[in-house]
Amino acid sequence: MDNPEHYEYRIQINPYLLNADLNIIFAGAARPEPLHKIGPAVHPYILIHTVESGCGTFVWQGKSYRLGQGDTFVIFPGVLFSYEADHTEPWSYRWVAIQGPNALEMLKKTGITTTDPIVRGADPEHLAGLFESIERVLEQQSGETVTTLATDGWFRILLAEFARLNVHKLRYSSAGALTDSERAVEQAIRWFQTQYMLPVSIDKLAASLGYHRTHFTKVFKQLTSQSPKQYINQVRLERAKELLRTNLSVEQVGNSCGFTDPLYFSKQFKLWTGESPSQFREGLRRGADGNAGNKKA
DNA sequence: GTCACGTCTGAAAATAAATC
DNA sequence: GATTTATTTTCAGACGTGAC
Repeated sequence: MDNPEHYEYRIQINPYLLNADLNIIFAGAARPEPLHKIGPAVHPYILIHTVESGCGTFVWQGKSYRLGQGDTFVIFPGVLFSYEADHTEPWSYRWVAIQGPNALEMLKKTGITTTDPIVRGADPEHLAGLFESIERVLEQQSGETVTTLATDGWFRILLAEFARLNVHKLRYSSAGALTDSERAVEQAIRWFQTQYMLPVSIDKLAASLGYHRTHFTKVFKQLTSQSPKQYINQVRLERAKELLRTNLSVEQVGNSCGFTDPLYFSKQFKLWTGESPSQFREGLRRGADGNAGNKKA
């Protein structure tokens, strides 16, 4: 597709627009002539540009941004903008337009907002590859499902790259960010949920996360309403209930859940469930037999 | 973050019940 | 009777919690 005042210009339109949370409307690339200007104007969609080479100026909410290779600027719907190619070294850029109820929120998560619509310092070749992948999918027109899934996938990788470049902003700007000690508790919970079969010392775990045992226990209980020991016991016993449905012996189930002593396992199981492991298993069998009997009847 | 103290955990030994 | 599995009791050390 030709476009005046451009050395090169191409655009791929998405023929399968859905009412999805996020829609890719079109994607393309251009190499305008020196001093080529768009705007002042507004768009009804979100338009993301990444500069592949050269430089230019983006004017947004009264502020002027000088942008070069690897920089990205984002135009939000309904907000006045303009941008202009440099007079000696005009830029070339790629773009993708999106819309949908989730689009703004997704951009915000990557650190792109109406007050900060710039991402700097990307590898231009890498980003160009992602834009090109979106273009190629749109060009192939392989049906609604393939096009939607593929463009969505490539676009999310693009967003991940923006988020990586904005990691310094995200680290300090998130209102709901976790404190260091809360993050330590989250790490401990993940450890409990995946390593429950291993012996655990709360003292060592707290030390490995950089906290004293008593302080760590306090924070853990504030967040989970359970002590670390109670929490891991709950994880272990829930896992034990699942394993008791198999043919493993009570001792094997206990070992698989982090109880090195089958006798202690039995005691704990009864404390939490009101039944010994064998009684619990017997209850499961009776239930299964009852169901089988009902099916026969 | 530390201390003191009461509580809980888990290993060991003894015992009981079930199965062959 | 031998073996396997589950339960109970005991106690040292680890843990949880309130006060500081």
